[in-house]
Amino acid sequence: MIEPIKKIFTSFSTELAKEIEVNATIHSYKTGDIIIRTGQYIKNTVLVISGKIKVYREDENGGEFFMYYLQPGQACAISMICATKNEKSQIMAKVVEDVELIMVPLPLMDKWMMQHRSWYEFVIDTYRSRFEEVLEVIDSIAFRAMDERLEFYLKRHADVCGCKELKLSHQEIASELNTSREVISRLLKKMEQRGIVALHRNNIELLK
Amino acid sequence: MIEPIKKIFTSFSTELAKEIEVNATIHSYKTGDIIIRTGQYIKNTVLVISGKIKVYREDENGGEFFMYYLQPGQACAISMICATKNEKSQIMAKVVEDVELIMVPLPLMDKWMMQHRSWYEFVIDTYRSRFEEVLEVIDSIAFRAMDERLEFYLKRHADVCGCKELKLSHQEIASELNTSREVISRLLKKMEQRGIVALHRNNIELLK
DNA sequence: CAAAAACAGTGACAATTGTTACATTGCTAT
DNA sequence: ATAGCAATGTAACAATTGTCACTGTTTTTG
Repeated sequence: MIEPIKKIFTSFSTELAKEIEVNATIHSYKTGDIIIRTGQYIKNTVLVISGKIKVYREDENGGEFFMYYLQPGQACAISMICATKNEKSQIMAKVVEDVELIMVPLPLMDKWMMQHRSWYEFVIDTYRSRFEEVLEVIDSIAFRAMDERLEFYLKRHADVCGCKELKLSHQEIASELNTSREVISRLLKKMEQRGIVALHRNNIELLK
Repeated sequence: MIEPIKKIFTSFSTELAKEIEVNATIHSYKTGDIIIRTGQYIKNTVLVISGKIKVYREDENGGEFFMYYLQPGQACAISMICATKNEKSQIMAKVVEDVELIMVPLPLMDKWMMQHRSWYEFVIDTYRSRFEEVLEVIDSIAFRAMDERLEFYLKRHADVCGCKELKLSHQEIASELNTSREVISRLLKKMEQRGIVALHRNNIELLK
C-alpha cells in the first residue's frame, strides 16, 4: 500500500505514506455518485488515487456551475480548508469516472502539517494550484462572452480526458456554464462552421 | 511595536509578534498607489496594519475586475501562496485608503508555519476566508445578471466602508464589474426608481 | 417492435447588455 | 465669471443571450 501511494503522490515521504496507510481509509465511488453536497459538513480531506471528479458551485435554484476537475495525485483544496475549521462544504463534487479516494480524518490533516514537510508542501501546493485555477475561471466569466467561455470549457475538458472526442451533451455543457441548451447548440454550430469542431451525437470532436 | 501588532492581529502569540518586529519591515503607501501588478514577482507576504486595499484580476486588454478588499488585520492570501513557490502575482492590488503594511520575507512565512501555531492558524484562516470570498464572487458572475451583481457590489462596498454613502463614480463601478458606464447609469436609475438608492454626484446613497 | 425518452436543430421573438452619440450638470482653476 | 473637464442622463440602435415552440433523429426500454 505504501508503494502505490508514493507512486501516485510522488512528493510524499515514506514516513508520510506510512502514516497514511495506518490512519486513512480508502473509499470507492461509482460514476455519477455525489461525494459531497453544498452545505454538508466535511469530515475528511480527500486525496484522489484513481478516477475523475468534477467540482461544482451550486446556487439556490439548482444551478450547477463547473469549476474544476480533481484527478489522481490531487487533493480537494476545499476539503482541506473546511476541514481545518470544521466548516460546511461550499461546493458539490460529482464522480465522472469511478474513483478511489484516500480519506484523511480532520485532525491528522492539521497534525501532519507540523510533522511532515512533504505533506505541508503538498497542501500549500494544492491551495496554490486551486486558487490559480479558480482565478482563471473568474477570468473566463468576467472578461469573456459565451462563445469564448465555451471554447475555454471544451479545451479544459479535452486536456483532462487527454483526447479530442468529448462525450458531452449540449444540455450538460449548458448546465455547467449556466446557460441554456439552445445557446450552446447555436454556438457549437458556429464553431463547426469555423472548422473548430465536428459535431456528432453525444460527441464533440475538437479539430484544433 | 509588539503591542500594536497584537492589537490588530489578535490571534498572534507574543513570540510571533516579536519575530515579526525583528524580521519584518513596515511600508506605507498612499491612496492610488499600486502595491503589486499582475506578473510581478512577489517577494513578501503582506499584512495590513491600517488603511484599505482593493484586489483585482486583470485581463490582457486592461480590464480590471474587482475581487475583494484587504483591511486591517488581514493578509493577502495570494501573496502567501505565491510567496511559497516564488511565483508571479496573479492579481493587482491598489490602495484606496493610505495603508501601512507589514512585509514578511518569503522564507519566514514558510519557517513560521512550523514554529508558530498562531501563524499557522492565521495563514490557514486567510486561505479559507479568501477562497470563500472568491467563490462568492464566482456565484455573483456565474448565476446573476448585471442588476443583481451591481447590488451585490454596492453592498460589499458599504460593508467595508461601514457607511451608506458610497463615493464611487459610475465609470469606476463599470470598470470593476467589467461593463460600460451607460449600463451602470441605467441600472442605478432603475434602482433609484425602486427606492433602493439615492443618486448624487460621486455619491450613491444606499437606502436599504 | 413500438413507445418513450434523450438529444439535437432551428426559427421567432424577448430581454439584457453593449455601443454610439450627444446633451446636461456641477465642479475647478485661472 | 467662464472655460474646461469630469460626471451623469438618455435615446437609439446593435449584438448577444434567453426563451418558446416545434421538428426530427437516435437510443433506450418495456
